[in-house]
Amino acid sequence: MPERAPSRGRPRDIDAGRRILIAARDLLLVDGYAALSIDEVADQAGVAKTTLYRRWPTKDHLIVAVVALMQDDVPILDTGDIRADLTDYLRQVADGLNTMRRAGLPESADDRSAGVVAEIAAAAARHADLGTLIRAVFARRNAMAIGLLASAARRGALRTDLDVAVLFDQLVGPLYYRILVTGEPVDHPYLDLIIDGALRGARPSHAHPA
Amino acid sequence: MPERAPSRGRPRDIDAGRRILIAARDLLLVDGYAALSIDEVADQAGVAKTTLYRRWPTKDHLIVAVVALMQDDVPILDTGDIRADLTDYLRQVADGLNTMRRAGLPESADDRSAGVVAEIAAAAARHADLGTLIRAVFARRNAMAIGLLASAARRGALRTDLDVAVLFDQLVGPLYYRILVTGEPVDHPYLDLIIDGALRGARPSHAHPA
Amino acid sequence: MPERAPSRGRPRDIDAGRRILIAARDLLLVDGYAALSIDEVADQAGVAKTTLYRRWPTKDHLIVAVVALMQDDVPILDTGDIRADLTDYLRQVADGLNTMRRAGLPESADDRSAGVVAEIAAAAARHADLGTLIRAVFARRNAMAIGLLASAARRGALRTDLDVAVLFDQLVGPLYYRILVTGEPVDHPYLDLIIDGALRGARPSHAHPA
Amino acid sequence: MPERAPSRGRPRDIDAGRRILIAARDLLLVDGYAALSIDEVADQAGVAKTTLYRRWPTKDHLIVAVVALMQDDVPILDTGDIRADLTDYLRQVADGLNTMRRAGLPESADDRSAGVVAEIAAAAARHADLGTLIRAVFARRNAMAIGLLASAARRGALRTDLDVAVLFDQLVGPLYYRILVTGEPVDHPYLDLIIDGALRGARPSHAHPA
DNA sequence: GATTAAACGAGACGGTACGTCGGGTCTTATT
DNA sequence: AATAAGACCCGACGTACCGTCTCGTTTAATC
Repeated sequence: MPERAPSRGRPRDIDAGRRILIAARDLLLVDGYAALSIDEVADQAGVAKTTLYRRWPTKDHLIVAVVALMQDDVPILDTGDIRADLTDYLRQVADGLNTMRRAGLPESADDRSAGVVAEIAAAAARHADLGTLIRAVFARRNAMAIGLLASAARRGALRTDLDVAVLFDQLVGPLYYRILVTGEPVDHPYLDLIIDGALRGARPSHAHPA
Repeated sequence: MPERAPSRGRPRDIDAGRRILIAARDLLLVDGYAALSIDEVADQAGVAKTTLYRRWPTKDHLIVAVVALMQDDVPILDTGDIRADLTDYLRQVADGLNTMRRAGLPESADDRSAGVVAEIAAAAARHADLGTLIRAVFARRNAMAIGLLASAARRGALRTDLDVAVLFDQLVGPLYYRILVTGEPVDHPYLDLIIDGALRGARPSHAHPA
Repeated sequence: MPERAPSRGRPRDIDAGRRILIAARDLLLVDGYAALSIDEVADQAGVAKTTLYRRWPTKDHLIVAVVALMQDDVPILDTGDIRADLTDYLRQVADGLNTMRRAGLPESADDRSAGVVAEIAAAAARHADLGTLIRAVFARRNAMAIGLLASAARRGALRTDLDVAVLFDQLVGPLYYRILVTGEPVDHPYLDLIIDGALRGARPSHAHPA
Repeated sequence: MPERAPSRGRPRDIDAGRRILIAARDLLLVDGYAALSIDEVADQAGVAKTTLYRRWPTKDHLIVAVVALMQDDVPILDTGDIRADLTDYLRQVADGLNTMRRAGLPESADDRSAGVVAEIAAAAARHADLGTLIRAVFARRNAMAIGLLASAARRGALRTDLDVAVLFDQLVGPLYYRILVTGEPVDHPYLDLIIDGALRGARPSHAHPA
């Protein structure tokens, strides 16, 4: 186990990091990516810029941290009803994406911009470490969803002739594709279609062998 | 229709635009997005910044133009063998994405960055007009691919109980998802898996009713 | 003669430089060296920071330019009365120094600080080019004063057994010494003492041979 | 008188102050003023910044302390030969100044920067207490030199019609002037000229009345 | 051929934000 | 109570790049 290094010097202000993240998230969601400046975040958080930079060496790092924070606490249930569980999961994913997509925009309902989502992707693309980091975040969350599929496959609720990882990509991929590329809406009806498409050929979800 | 104003004054240098695009593309592919500054592009193209801005009002516009240029001439064939045609199409898409993903990087084969792809998405997200523009480019190309699916469906080579647009999303979405989000490789084996997944349940592609 | 290079590109705004210098001088004399920030100067001058930095690459460079500006237009007269002329000259020098010494200070009459004078010296010490520059400014002005002494020497109004350059140092050196080192006042009585000391042994200034 | 509080707690590390001064001096003389940051000094001295600030409240205070340290032990002799004594004294002053002027510079013999000397003056100008302090140091040393002149005057080795304080300024002032302002060298020949200038009109130093 | 209108090269300009540096203060645990 | 360590606040610095502007110069089309 890792030996906890003896605390030397003044310890970091645990609250400062929290306040920074909150300020950044608020600015991001309210005013959008462009409006988010480091100085402003530091101001809002009541923190010196140096304190911020000590934790996140770059604006991109900060942004990604904010997003990672927003990915937490997404509970995934395995009720045995694979279709219901998937619907639930995809709705959570879509909600998160839609929230970020619309960050900083008024009420213009017809907007098709990828908004903050694209900026995050770009940020991760610019820094290798951020890529690894955010992929880890996603991997952790995805692992649970993939587990869902795997368990469904085990009980025969899915066709067994396919890789659950690929199946997962085909469930989630279209959402990102629409958000980031085509700009088409990602709403509940669309999610149902996606699930239909992915599960087709599967036996009925509630199939309990007699 | 817009009356073409009678040509007065010095005509635009037809070659300038071309040289700008080339310079931009080279910088983008060789040195990566970060190295591409407007001043640098103008320099490389041997052109004044004014000349550049007269054609593209924004750096983002220029970038998107470069990418649109790279999307040209993707022939799509309908041989009747839907699996083969899809494979062909997806490989072209994947090749384009992989090229952009690796722009500006040496030979570090293990790179998982989304590279330029993400920057394009971000650029499109920042300007509504660019979004529309690039979506039009994609739509045009996609229309052909969707036509492929539709004709296959008509001849019964696909299950008819699903929307070909959704099916298309499930074919292409995963590619973008991997490129932009998970960073996983998008290679030929993966494409085969995707196609398998999407076509499963379909009758054999060459199914000729006895 | 130097061929005037053909003007290419937008010419520099002659007024901008002037406004910057004025703003800098005002800030310097009113608020003192510490209060003078580049951002503030640019603001006051109604100019972008880049415009300022295009002219003076460093805060130190700007400050020195300000001082050089203040050294202009110091008329030196040669009336034939060497004592009177010297008095006049030294008073001008002393006035300039005393003004800079007191820059940014209220009315605390007992102040002995070298104030801005020392900061200038330090700035010149930090950058070789500034040293050369400011020495050139001083040399130009000093040349006139030394000319004064030389002409007096020629007409026999001074002892001829000494180097006028050294004599000059002994006139001016004490002023700087007091300002920069001992902090003692440099007022009119002191100037008279200095001149007395330097001219002692000389024949009466108005000595016109019969 | 201030009651010395009974010693409680850990006593001050007597060596720390010494190590700090040495580190500061070394940095100053070797790398120049710019390279001297408080953090660096503390590092080099193997001391925490708190320890340093407990002794000197400001970087400027530390610098001045370093210089004061270097001014120690300048013996002044009164041999009765005023010219010889003055020469000796001025050489010591000049040596000190030249050492500081060249601090942090390689072997570029043609350098005319005032170097650290100007920084000291600036430091003293920024803090009233430092001004007083350093003036006291100088005053103590100068008093001896002025005593030299006074005793020479008493024995009639100097003209009596002038203030020895002013005479002193005219001896020392030029050195500082050259160092801080004109950048000209302050070498032995120059010192001789200065002394000649100041003593001219005086009777020969060894003049023993017949 | 003179005029004219727009494109062009060059580079200054306004503006905004970034990330860095250094000074000096504070908070822990340790001595 | 001093120390080591290092986090913290603050303020300014100099840089980078964007997109605009202002010159003087060139290039056709028009008069």
